[in-house]
Amino acid sequence: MGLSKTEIFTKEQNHIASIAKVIGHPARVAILQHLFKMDSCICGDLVEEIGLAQATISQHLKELKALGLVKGNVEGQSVCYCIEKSKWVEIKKVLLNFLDQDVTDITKCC
Amino acid sequence: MGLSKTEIFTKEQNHIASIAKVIGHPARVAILQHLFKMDSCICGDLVEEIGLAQATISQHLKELKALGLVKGNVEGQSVCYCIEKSKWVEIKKVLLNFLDQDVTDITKCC
DNA sequence: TTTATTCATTGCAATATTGCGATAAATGTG
DNA sequence: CACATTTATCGCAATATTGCAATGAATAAA
Repeated sequence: MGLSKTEIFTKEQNHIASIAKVIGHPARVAILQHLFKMDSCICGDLVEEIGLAQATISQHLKELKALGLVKGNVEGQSVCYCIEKSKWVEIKKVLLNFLDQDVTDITKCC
Repeated sequence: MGLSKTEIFTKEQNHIASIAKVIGHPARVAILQHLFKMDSCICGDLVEEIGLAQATISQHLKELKALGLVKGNVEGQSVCYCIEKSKWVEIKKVLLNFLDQDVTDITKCC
């Protein structure tokens, strides 16, 4: 149906998935990498750097902002974006916790 | 257009995104968690455990297999699935490397 | 005030994803 | 062999995502 049945999963499963989903697009990965590299930058820089239309970059920034990962401050006629560090630490913790699972008893594996 | 312009991104960016995308669905998170918990299990268990139709679970397993994260061995009339440990370590490394970025100069942030 | 610049939003088209019923394929059982 | 069980695949419908041109809103500059 194209509709995730979020209600049948745990809050944790949905949380992990929603974080991964946002990172699951190369444009958003590129935006995050650029913001880290620059420590901060304006939207126009991202449009030039990444090579997608301004409307498209704005859309991706909106999703990053929705997750709280990125914040934007109006600076004159441009907008300065940067990583919301506390949120980054938080989502890092969630993903690390998920990734740190281990196959304990390999003999039971086929 | 609904089509990711993968060609304008680096191989690394596409790689990170493709991994995150697969994890970006609660059903696949649930499948991975269950496989870790059980060390191995058969598909029928997953259908019962997760509560989606068999065809749907099979579809999600296919994506996990496409990434190489999960392998399945035929065992009689059922199939035994488990985590491909080496691949898990590999994707963990890729994601950790991405997640370990840090905002260095917070004063430049707005 | 008029004009230019920058970013957000809207509306659209194209494609992708999710989910499932039906069915096929493979194996085990009687 | 016929039949049951288990999983994969196909085909479909519904929804989501991606991308962009056009337009709007806000500010700066002339």
